[in-house]
Amino acid sequence: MSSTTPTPPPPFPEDPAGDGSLTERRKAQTRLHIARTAAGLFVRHGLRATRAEDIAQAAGVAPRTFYRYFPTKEEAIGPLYALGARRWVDAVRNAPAGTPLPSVLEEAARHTLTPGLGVTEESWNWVRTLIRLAADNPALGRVWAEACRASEQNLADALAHRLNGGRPPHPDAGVAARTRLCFAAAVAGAAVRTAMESWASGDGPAKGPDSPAELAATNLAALRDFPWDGVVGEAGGR
Amino acid sequence: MSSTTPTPPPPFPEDPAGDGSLTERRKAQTRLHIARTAAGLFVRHGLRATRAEDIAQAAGVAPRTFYRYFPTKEEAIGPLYALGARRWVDAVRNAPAGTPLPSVLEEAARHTLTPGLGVTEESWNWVRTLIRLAADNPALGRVWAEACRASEQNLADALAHRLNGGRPPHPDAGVAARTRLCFAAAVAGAAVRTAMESWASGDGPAKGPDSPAELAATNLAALRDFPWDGVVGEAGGR
DNA sequence: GCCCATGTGGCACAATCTGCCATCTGGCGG
DNA sequence: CCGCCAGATGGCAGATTGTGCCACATGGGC
Repeated sequence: MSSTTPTPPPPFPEDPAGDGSLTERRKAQTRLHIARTAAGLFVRHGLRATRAEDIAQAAGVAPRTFYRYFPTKEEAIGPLYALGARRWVDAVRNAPAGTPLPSVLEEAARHTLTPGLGVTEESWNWVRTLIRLAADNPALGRVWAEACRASEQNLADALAHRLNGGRPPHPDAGVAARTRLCFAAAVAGAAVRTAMESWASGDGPAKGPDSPAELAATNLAALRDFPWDGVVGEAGGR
Repeated sequence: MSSTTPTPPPPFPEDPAGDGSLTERRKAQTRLHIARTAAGLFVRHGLRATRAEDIAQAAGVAPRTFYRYFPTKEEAIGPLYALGARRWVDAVRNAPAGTPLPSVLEEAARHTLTPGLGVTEESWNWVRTLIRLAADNPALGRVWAEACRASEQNLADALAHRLNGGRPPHPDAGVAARTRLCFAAAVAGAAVRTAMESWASGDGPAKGPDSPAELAATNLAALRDFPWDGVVGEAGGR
């Protein structure tokens, strides 16, 4: 558990001290520790030049253990991609009931994407670096895509939770209703995702009119007439 | 070039006889041939039990050649995922100018997703099988996600082409405008993607009210108030 | 304190990729 | 038609990746 390489500050210094037993938390910590280590190595030496064994050694675990946490070395940075998405979805899920959904989505996005609120301003440099890494490297791009996809699923659950009134999505609510729900989640997720990607591909600051938060808000504003409630209205199938 | 395994009809019998030189077309054919072979093996024996060498042998090429076409064995079915998406985007791009965008998107979706129009009805069984494969297997899921992502990019180009009047997207049109364009493409892409995924996850037929075409149309209908033109209206940046 | 469930390390080995060079083929100018 | 070249393919060696298996350590419950 020794970070022997202080040169680049580990991305996402926040420790989302997980829930669950002591052992569970240790595992989550190790997982995140490996992820940060891998990210640092990928950024400094490139993906190609970084072997799985290097990551394991730098993180202070055995190669065999590394492969117990991640199926491939590329996957190692997955948890970092998932962190931000998780924060946003949690903000959506925990927003006060009764608030109209568009407001919930926008406020959650602002809360999650504004530097200083939970994520250090400096960390945003790391966020940009990591997203660019995904944009430049096909293998890492797939990891990013997968993370976005997973968070869409989480968001779908959260939306169902809100719109349905606390119940997880009906197991058999009809194909049409499920489609509608997934589509709503995909649309909302795309608003934030494209905002992040666009911001990361440029050189603009994390604050100001071209910040991720503003871009996401603009995207969400374009959805002001989206029939979110249709998800529930159609529930029950055709 | 011998299909020695007639048991499962190769998915996507359509040959999108590519453009380009003779050599280019041969390569594209080989690529698709390997992809179909790989899909057949994955379906019959599972991903795990299928080695890259097996795919190469079944496709009639050397293992070394296989790896010249695909970086990993999972990627081998990527072209099949890309085929359908390409058809849809092409339909959008080639729709008659002047037609309102929502109509273009819906008609393109219906044209692409309705069995019998270009894709054999039986082929839809393969489509479902392949998408389920992606849903069940993380590694293949990433390939699917990547394919969707790539087609979003193509769709963004097509949209820019339509909305902008034949010009590829401005290289420096401002972050906000680029975000808006990518977001529009992501939203439209999500409509079709979630329709496909929902249909594939169920047991319903490829025709009827729960068909991919109808589901996609319903999704697109939910976007009837989406400000597609904002993409152009905002062009020029902040 | 004992014990079991579980995380971890180490080893061996199958499988995945990649660099390099030889060979073959299709397209082109002479 | 012939020779030539660019590029595709095949074969081989070897680094790297990924996994099964077993032994050890830890830590939570009795």
